[in-house]
Parts: sequence; structure tokens; C-alpha cells
Amino acid sequence: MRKRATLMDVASASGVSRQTVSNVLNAPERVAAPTLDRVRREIERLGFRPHTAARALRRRRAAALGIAVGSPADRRLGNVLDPFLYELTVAARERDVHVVTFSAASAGDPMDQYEHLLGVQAVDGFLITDTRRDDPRPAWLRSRGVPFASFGRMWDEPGSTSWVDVDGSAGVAAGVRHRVAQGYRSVGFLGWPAGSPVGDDRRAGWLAAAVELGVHRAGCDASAPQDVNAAAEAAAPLIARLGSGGALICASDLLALGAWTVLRESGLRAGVDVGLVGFDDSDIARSFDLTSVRQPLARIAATMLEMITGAPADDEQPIAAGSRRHPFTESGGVLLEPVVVERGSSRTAPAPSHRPAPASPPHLTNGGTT
Amino acid sequence: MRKRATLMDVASASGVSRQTVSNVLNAPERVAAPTLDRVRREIERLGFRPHTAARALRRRRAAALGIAVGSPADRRLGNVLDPFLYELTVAARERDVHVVTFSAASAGDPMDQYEHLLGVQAVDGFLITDTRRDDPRPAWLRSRGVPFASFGRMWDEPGSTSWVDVDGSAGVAAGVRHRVAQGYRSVGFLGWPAGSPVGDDRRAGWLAAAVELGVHRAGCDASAPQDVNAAAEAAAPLIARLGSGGALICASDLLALGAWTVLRESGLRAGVDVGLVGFDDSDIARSFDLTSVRQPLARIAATMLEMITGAPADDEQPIAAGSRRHPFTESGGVLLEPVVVERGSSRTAPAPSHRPAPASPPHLTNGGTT
DNA sequence: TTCGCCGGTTTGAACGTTCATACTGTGTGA
DNA sequence: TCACACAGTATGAACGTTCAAACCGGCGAA
Repeated sequence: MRKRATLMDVASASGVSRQTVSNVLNAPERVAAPTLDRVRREIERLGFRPHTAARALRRRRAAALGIAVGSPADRRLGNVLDPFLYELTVAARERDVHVVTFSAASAGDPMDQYEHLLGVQAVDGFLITDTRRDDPRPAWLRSRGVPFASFGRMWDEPGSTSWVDVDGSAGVAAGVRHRVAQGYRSVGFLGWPAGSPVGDDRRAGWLAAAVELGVHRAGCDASAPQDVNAAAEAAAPLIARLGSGGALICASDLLALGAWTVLRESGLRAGVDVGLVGFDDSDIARSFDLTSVRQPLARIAATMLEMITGAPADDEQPIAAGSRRHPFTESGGVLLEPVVVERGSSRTAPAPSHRPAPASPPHLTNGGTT
Repeated sequence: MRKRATLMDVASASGVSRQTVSNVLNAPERVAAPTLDRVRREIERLGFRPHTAARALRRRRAAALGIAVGSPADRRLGNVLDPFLYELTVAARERDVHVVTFSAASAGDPMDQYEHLLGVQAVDGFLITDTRRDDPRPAWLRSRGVPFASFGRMWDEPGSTSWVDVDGSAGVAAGVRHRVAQGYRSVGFLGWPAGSPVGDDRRAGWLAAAVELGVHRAGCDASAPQDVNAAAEAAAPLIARLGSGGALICASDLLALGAWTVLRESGLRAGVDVGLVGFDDSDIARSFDLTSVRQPLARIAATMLEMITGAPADDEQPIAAGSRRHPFTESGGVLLEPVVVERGSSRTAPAPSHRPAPASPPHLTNGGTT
């Protein structure tokens, strides 16, 4: 428990000046090979690690980013943001940045928290999530020149380049394709009521793919709010229409769970009689063995950090040309494709020799073994 | 976007020395009233906020605590720890401490991450969660004199005082009591297989309360692993035995959900025919309108911070006598009582005039409307 | 009157880095 | 032969705060 070694300790131990040790850490190419070796050995031997605060003070940057956990509305991260925080933390570690949490608690206004963290200079920028229309945060941050990156499109600022999002449309379309490949002969969709950008996007992906692949049937599109019972109600007639051999893609795992309860009560088996696909790969999906569309959270996190730490903090240019390793969209941000995680709720449809979708009211069918 | 004001700026603006300004912030009782006012006005006017890194450097403490988000096993916080992180963040804000996340990712060993954060002196201590038997972390931290507090009993170290936990036994017992008050006439339990300390604790709470209140019936105790389908299987015979007018307390919301599916398939209505209670008040409970036992996460977080920031970091005394505002247990830590959140899955039992628990095999009953 | 004390305030130094610049010696071209 | 560039290293200062100790003036007790 003795005092930690400092730069000076390493310097005198290896017979060089402090600046040389500093260079070994920050600009090794400027140091002669033998010196480099010697100093590195001493660093290792003394267990020297640069002091975060001293570094932050001198460099005038905290090497930390803030992220909101929860809001007054929902005092938690939720199914998507929870694993996202993990991936973010991992990605941050690789870039020698720390992640500092904050909460827009009682105050209501998240900007108060921004103000505080920036005021005490505990963070260099922010990672924002759950963007929505009329979101005041991007404008606020940009106007003050605060670096940030967003998980979620910035709906108000089409030209902005500082966001990463998931191509929900492509994800749902992939879900449709996989189902068709497995032999399901009609693919319906259970989404949220029209009006939410995310929801509309996912529905569009279903519609396009289902039509293109010839598995679109009339009246196989339903809506429900994010609630199991509502989802079950909306799913019942849909499942009745799809019948055995059909598949149902849902805009969220919770909606899929609603459909799952209907299937169970109908005696239909998820993954055998009816294919069922959720979205987000939440723990619900895992608990219920639901096939689900998973967002590439690790890549999202890495890309966001690249945006913040890579781009010069002051100007918001369309990101240094030449390093565009990501599929930039026309509007400026980065859109990543999700992947389908196959589980028990979608195996292979009943043999194609079966009669096509008889559509008997499923709540009357009885749970047998075929 | 001009430079932020420093102590010196405030000092010269208000005609005092830097140290006086520092005192205004850190030891106002040493400053004469008029001076105090004047300096405070200038602080306000200039929008001065002390620089975190400068402070940390000089004070030799980071004013930050580390918390692990996820593990190699589970790359997320989960239903309990997610809202806990929120409460922790709120509580930390009030104490001018920051919460820094880290992940025991690939490395496997969480101690590597401790080592790193302590090495660069980015945190002063840690908040540990998910303690288990043979947990190496407490001993490791203690041996190095690193401050920490644990959410979860330290099973290996009975004398330790640095933990906070929930009295699961009391929580389950409260669940039983409420059900009895509502008129349910027999109360069963669906828990995890014996052997886990948390699970055994919760079962003990049920047993004691059920026996005491005379609602204990033979064979109304079942076990299943943390899995919906397994829970459903285990719950089916249990529900058959309890019958209408009975209640079922579960060791987790997921187990309760398994029971819920059985109820639905049996045509029994949760909250009318059978009372159903989960544990943790997770989003599953909210989604399914499940009564659940909620852990007092805000108090847990606050208590943990008190332990870390309040107690002198070097010695591990039984916490300063005189300030014991918490119900300390004989073993040293703090045990807090959870509360029952009443929802639809447990309203009032069928009128006591009903015949008691007919126990027909529920998977044969048909879903009707009574 | 003198001394010590005390509330209130100031001064010098230090925390551990990195920036900006200066220094040193060797080789290179004129 | 000399100026010059250049790779490699060293020096002084600064980042913004708090610690430790000194200072200062007035007041009460000896």
C-alpha cells in the first residue's frame, strides 16, 4: 500500500528525464530504441500508470464521456440500452476513455446534467440515446461545441453526421427472408400503431420483403401498443388468418410475446406450426426461446466512440474522408444492419406438402402433437 | 465558448485570495459572513465550478466509484441491476461523486479491471454486486485497503460490515401476509432448487409466514430453475393443488410468469381465481400486471454510498457508532425490507363462501368466463 | 504594557502530468 | 571548415486546485 510510482520515479530509475518517459507513453516513435526498451522495462518493473487526473488537468480533457441512465419517465436503461451500456464500456476501455453515468432525475431537464458535468469538466462529451422528434439535446450540444454521438437517428437534423442507428427495415426484411427460406408460406407483421418513426421503418421492411418474396397476404398486418395484452388481442385474428405454416414478424419482443401467448392458448406451437420473430433480442426473447432481430450493439458503440474521439471536436465536418469504413447513408449518419438470431420459435415450417394456410380460428384448435 | 472561470478569476474579481475562495467552497464556516456573500456572488456571476481533475490531483482522490456492468457470462446488467444503476447514479450525484462503469469483459478476471482503474487512479473504490459464495472480490479489495460496498451479502465473511442486502425472507413473508389479508386461503411457493442462499432465504420466508398464518398446505412447494418453461412445468401441479382461492408466491418474476402461462391455459384468472406474486418488480412484472416484491433500490444505493464515502477508508470498523440509522443485522451489514407492489395478479380472492380448493387438473379445464 | 490567542485571511508549495522550447551531438552538404 | 539540419533528450512552466503554514490585527488576561 505504498505510494504509486510517478513519471519522475521511472525517469530517475531509468536515467532519463520525465519528458522522455512521457514520450515513451505518448510518442514512442520519437524515442531511440534502446532508451525505449530501458524505460519500458522500468515502467513495467515499477508498475507505473499515468495518473488520470494529472493527465486530464494538463491535457485539458477528461478522457471521459457521459451517458444518461434512465429518465424521470423510466428509471432504468431498458432491454436495449442495458446491453448497449456494456458494449459501450468495453469499447471505451479500448480507447482509454471512461464512461460516466448521469441521470436526468428530478430536475427533468437533461440539459441541467450536461451543464453540471461540463461545468466541472468531468466529461468531454456525451453519448445520447433514445432520440426523438423535437429532441432539444443535439441542438443544445452542438451550439456549445460539445462533442457527442447519438444512438438513434437525429430526426430533426437530416444533415447531421453524428448518429448511428440500426436499419430496422433491413432487419425485419432479413427476418422475412429467413422465414421464407425455412418454408413458411405467408408472413404477417405485428407492429406499433403508425406514427412512430422506428415502428414505421420496421413495418416498411416487412412490407417490401413480403411483397417481393410473394408471402404477403391481405390483412396480415396488425398494430398494438407496447403491451403484452394488447399485443395478444391484436395478434389473435392475425394468427387465425396466417394459420399453420405462416410466420409472424413483430416490431418488438414484447409484441412477439403477446403473439406467443395466443399461440399457446391456440394449441399452435411456435416454431413448428407458426414461425415467430421478435425484435431486439431482449431477455424476453431468450427466456421464451424467441427468434429475434439483434441490434449490433458492439459495432454501434464502437462507431459512436469513433465519431466522438476521432473527429476534431470543434467542427462538424462530414467526418474525415478516407476513413469511411462505415456505410454512410445519404443523410450523413451511419446505419448498421442487425442480424437475426434464430431460436426455437422459428425452425422449419410444416412440410411444404401440407395444405396451405387453412385459417381455422386458432382459439378453437386443440393442442395436439402435429 | 470562452475559457471557464478559475478560482483565481473569482478571487481577483472579489478582491480576496484563492484560498479564501477555496474555503468558501470547502469550509464556509471559516469565512466571515460579508466575505462569504461577496465571493458567492462572484462565483455565481462568473459561473465558476471547480475543476474535477485539478481537485482530484491535489486532494489525491478521484471522487469517483467504479461499478461493473455485466460479465463475460451476461453482457448486461439485468432486471435488478439496471434500475439499481439508476438509483446509484442519483445518489452519487447528491454526494458529488461520479459513477464510472467498467466491464470484466474478455479478461475474465474482474480484478484486472480493478487493478486498472486503481492504477490510473480514476476511482477511489468500488460498488460490487452479485456477490456469491467463494467470491474473491471482497478479500482482494480489503487486502489492498480499497474502499468498497456490496449489494448482496458477503457470504464468506460473516463479520463484514460493508454490505447491504434485501431481506428476501421478510419480503416473501409480506407477500404471504397480504394474500391472507385479501382472503386467499392457501398460499404456495414456487422457488429455485434448494442450494442458492438467496433462494433458500426466500423460501424460508414463505414457510414461516404460511405456517404461522395457517395457510400452509402439504405439497404446495415446488422448485424450478430460472426459466419460463421449467417454471410452468413445476407450477402446473402446484396450481392444481392450490386451486381457486389459492395464491402462489414465486421467488422471481420469471417463475411467476411461468405460473401465469399455466393459469391462462387452465382458464384460471390471475388475481381472481388464483393470486400470483413475483419478486423483483422487473419489467416482466409490469408487462404482465404481476404483483411483485420490490427491492428498495434507492435506499440500497444510498446506504452503500454512505458506507464508502462516510467510513474512513483505511480501517473497517463496525461503522461509526451513533450514526446507525439503519437496521444493522447481527452479522454486521445492513438488511433492508422490500415492499410488495400490488398489481392485477392479486386482487381479492373469490368470496370465502366458495368451496375450498377443488383441485381439478388445471390443464384440462377449458378457458371460459368464470 | 505585554503576551498569547483567535478569527480571518494570505502565501508558498505541491499534486503528476504535458506543452513549448531549448539543448546536445552527430552527420551532411556547400 | 563551417553552418545547418536533425534525431534524441532535457528544462522550465503551466494546468487549477488544496495543504500546510504563516501572517495580521484586535482583544482579554496577566
